[in-house]
Parts: sequence; C-alpha cells; structure tokens
Amino acid sequence: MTDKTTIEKNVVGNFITHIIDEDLASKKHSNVVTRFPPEPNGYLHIGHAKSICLNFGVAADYQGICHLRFDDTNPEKESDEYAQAIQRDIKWLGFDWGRNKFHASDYFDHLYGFAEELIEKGLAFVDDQSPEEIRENRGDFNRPGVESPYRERSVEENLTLFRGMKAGEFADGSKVLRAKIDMQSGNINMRDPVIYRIKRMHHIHTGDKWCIYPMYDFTHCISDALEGITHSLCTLEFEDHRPLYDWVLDNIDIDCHPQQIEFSRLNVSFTVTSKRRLNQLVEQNIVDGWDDPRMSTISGLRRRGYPPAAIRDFVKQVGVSKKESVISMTVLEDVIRHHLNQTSPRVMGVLDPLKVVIENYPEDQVEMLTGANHPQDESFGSREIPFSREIYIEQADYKANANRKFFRLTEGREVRLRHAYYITCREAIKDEAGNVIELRCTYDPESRGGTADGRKVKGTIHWISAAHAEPIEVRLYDRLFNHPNPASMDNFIDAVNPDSLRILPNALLEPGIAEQDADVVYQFERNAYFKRDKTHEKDKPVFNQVVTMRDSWAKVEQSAE
RNA sequence: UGGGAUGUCGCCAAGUGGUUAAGGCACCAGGUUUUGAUCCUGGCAUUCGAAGGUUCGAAUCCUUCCAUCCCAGCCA
Repeated sequence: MTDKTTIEKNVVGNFITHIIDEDLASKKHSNVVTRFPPEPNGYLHIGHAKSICLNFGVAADYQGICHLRFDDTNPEKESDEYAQAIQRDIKWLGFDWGRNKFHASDYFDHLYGFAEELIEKGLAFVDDQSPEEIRENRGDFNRPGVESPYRERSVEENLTLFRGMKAGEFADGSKVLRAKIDMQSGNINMRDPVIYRIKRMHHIHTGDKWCIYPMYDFTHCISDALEGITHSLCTLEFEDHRPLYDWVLDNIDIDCHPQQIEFSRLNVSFTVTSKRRLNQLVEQNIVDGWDDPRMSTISGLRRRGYPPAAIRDFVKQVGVSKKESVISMTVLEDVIRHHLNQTSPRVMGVLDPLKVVIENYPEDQVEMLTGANHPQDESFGSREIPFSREIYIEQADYKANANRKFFRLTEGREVRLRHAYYITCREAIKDEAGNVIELRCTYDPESRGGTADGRKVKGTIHWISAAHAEPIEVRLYDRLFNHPNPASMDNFIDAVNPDSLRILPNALLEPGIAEQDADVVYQFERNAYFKRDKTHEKDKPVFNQVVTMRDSWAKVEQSAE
C-alpha cells in the first residue's frame, strides 16, 4: 500500500469488475476466464478494440486468461482471410491469447450431442414449417406466438428426423431443430428458437463434414461453458438473449454456467463502425480500402499511425458502462497526442513552401546546426541540420500588413528560425497575379543559439535549407464525416466530408529522415505528427498525418475575423 | 395494450443512505517556453430525467411519470 509497486490496471473499476470482485470474494470463482469471440466475417474496428481491451485487460488484471474464439457457426459469410486479419489486429493491439485459440466449430460434435439430449428430454423438436410459416407463427410484440403443428412429435420421431437432417436426407431449409420453450413469452427469443438449420455449405474449418449448423444462441453459451469461461462479456443488444443463454445451460448436462454480462458499445463521434457502412465506404470507393487512414478499422488506425498503446489508453479512459454513448473524437485525439508528444522525435517539415533568400548570408556557405530531437527528453539525442542562404519556410508564416498579434514574418519583423538565427523580413516578391513567391530577408550572425544583446523575439518558425530539402508527398486527414453521428442519418453517405483528404505533393522534409524507420511517428514541429504511408517508396516518399497538434493560434486568428 | 435496458456538467464517467457530487475531454482565464506545441495554475453541476414519498439525513430506498435505446434472421 505504501510502496510504489502498485501495478497499473488495464481496466479501471466498473460494474463488471465489481461483479468479478464479488464472485472472487464469495468464492463463486477462484479465477477469471474471459473470451473475445469474433465471427470471422469482416475486419475489426475501434468498437472491437473496446471488447478486446476489456476481455484481455480484465483477464490480465485478475491474473486470469482470455481466450480467442472464432464464432464460426455460419459458413455463409466466413473466411480464413478474415480470421487471419483478426489475429493480426489483436496482436497489433498488444494482446496475446497464447495457446487459447478456439473455434465454435471445434465443438460441433459436442453441440450435436447436446441437441440430441434436449430432444430426448422433450425440450427440442424438428419443425417442418417453412421459414415464412415460422416467422408468421412467431407472432409479434403485441401478439403471442402460435405453437408449431409439429411441436408434439415423439422423442423417437424427433431423434430420427434430426439424425436424418445430420445425414443429409433433407433439403436445405426444409427442416429445423427448435428448442421447446414458450410461444407466449414476451421475449421473442424464447418463442421456440431455432437452434439448428440445414445448410449445405463448405466450412472454413470443418470442410464438408456437416450440412447442419447450430445457431448462435445454442452455440455461444455451450462454447463458453466448455471452455470454462467465468464471465462472458458482450454488448447490450444481447440482453434479451441472456434468458436463452441460461435456459440452454440449465437444461443440458453440463457442469459450468458462465455469467453473461452486457456492456454498451463504443461509438466515436464523426465516425461509423458498422460492418455494413464500412463496407459501403469501401465498395463505393469513398475510401482507399479497409485500411484507409480515415477508416475506424483497426487496420485503418494502424496505417494512419495511431500507436496501439494510445488506443489502449483511449479505451481505458472511455470506461465501461451500460449507457449508450457517443464518445467525442477529441478524447481519442487527445490520447493520441499525449502519447505521441512523449514518443515522437521532432523534425522540421514544410508543408506549403515559401522561398526565403537571406541576402547577407554568403552564397556558397553551408553550416551544420544542431537540433535537439525532443525538447523535454534528452535521451532522444540531437541531429545536424544544414543551413544555407536559400531556405523554405511555411507560406502561413508570412503575412502582409500583419498586426501585433501575428508573431511571424511581415515586412520589418524579426523572428527566430528554429535551431538557427534571427531573420528580418525586408521585402516580399510577388508574381504578376500578386501572389507572394519569395521573401528577401537578412539575418543576424550574432543570434545563433541565442542573442548577443539579449533582445527577445516572439516568434520561432521552422525552415529547411533549399539545397538540402527532400521533396515528399504529405496526406492530411480530417474527419471522414461532417455529422457527429452519421449512423443516425437516413443516408450516412450524405455526411461524407469531401475534404477529408488533402494531398500536398510539394512538401519538404529535412534531409536524412524520409528513409529512416518506417514505424516511427515524427513530429513535424509546429505542424503535426506524421508517419510513412504503406505506399511510401524511396523515390516517392509519402507521409500520413497522424494527428494535428493543438493550435491555439487558429482560435485567435478565427476570433479576429 | 409485449419484453428487456438506460437516464449524474457540452461528451464520457466515479459515486452502492452521512463526501464541499472524483477524474478525463471540451471550454474559459493566467504563467513558463527557441514548437502560438508540451508543461503548470485557476475557473467550470447548491445538484444527480421529473414529481411525490420514506429518513435526523437521499444521486443512492419506495411510488408514479417522462425520455431514449434494443428485440419479431433458418445472422452473430
């Protein structure tokens, strides 16, 4: 208590950890086993990150384990490509299932056995009704269901029929196995739910062994129980399924009964996370594939340059509750910035170059100046930066007739060049159209690394020696949507931000950076954080903007207008 | 006129009958600064969806009401 060995938790205390605490205290459980159970039918997104961090995080916090289980009960939509991508994404997020990788399909034999057990107990029957009849007879919110005419078949007949289903004697869709529960139930999930259907389809794991496949509600609870899961965490929409989860386990011979606990999904403002919508963005070529840096997919976040540790911090900060919520994107950005501020080496990059000639600097001279790679952390070391008579600065760092609030260049004003000298703007050269194309400046040779006479200058701007600058392409990203909750719209495509990607083909980077480590996120000082894109090549360097820096000047400038 | 859930500051979220109702983001005001970044300081809910009630004492217990979300796949 008094020492500093307190280990930082992965998950902050919440209603789920309270339940676990109680279960441990009451000796209901002596350990914690959770699971992350994706269906391999799509790519993971930021919403899944919450579930992953919660399940793996809680397990780690309690010295327990977390299984990875592919919920592969519907071969129609599943592929191994997705399964591989899911594993890659979980690992990238920093979690490890060790040897505990399972598939619901591993249990198909067990599941089949439990289904026969229900039949033998008179708790399941083979129904010959068509899908339409079943739907019609299920009733609705205001109308109870009608029992199937096949509901009272004998155990023997049901067994024979179900074995026939398994043996491939019946056509797809011609028969199903249903649990016999309660057609009057207010909970529609309990109105004799279908638990097995006939579907002649190749399965990614079991191949063509089966032509009947168990439904989610029958499979999930049993899979949890077979694996000894203690707490089965899922999202809110499964609350109505919990009675069925419990019914199945209560009515078969199995000695484990995990507790299903539901929490709310993670939604982030100005993004979408539904598979359907993400897919639409890809299909309509609104984005550059599933890993487009603007996508909320894990692969998109990775390509964008978000550090996995920051995503974990984000999920942690967001918390866990049962309240439907939309987290502000600023929370995500803040966590990313906070992380990157501590871990990113600083570098100078000019996004929108403006040429500057320093008239009193010798024509052929090149000086190597030393720049610290991190202003607060000396362990980052320093680098040599070439300085010469012609340099590039940011267009935005010059303004004609600027007022006193503008700390950068305007005629007659002096600023500091980062890591270098003071320069004073003497003249702006314009083209015929009146655009400023070059600045003529003078420098103070005594001002290197400080000032001889102690005079202070308000502004410091970044620059790159013209002769040494490396041309790069820079991609700037803004929110993909202009609406805080695109999913709530009739057509979310209408909310797509047409300016979410801006390509700057003529950006410049200080030398010796572009070909360094592909995984490093750099801070282009006074601009933003950048990381090499996957399309980056030696002769065509491409950098993605990860996140901008906070910009209080933008606010000042805006309020002045 | 069905069933299941949720309502604490603009967005999240602690709180489990006795606290001046944590914290983060956002926002506002200052300070430091060779990044208008970072960092630091201060401000930001007499009130917990509403109304009643129980209690010496209620965000926490009870009642009623209101709002929002989920459910009618042989999807998960």
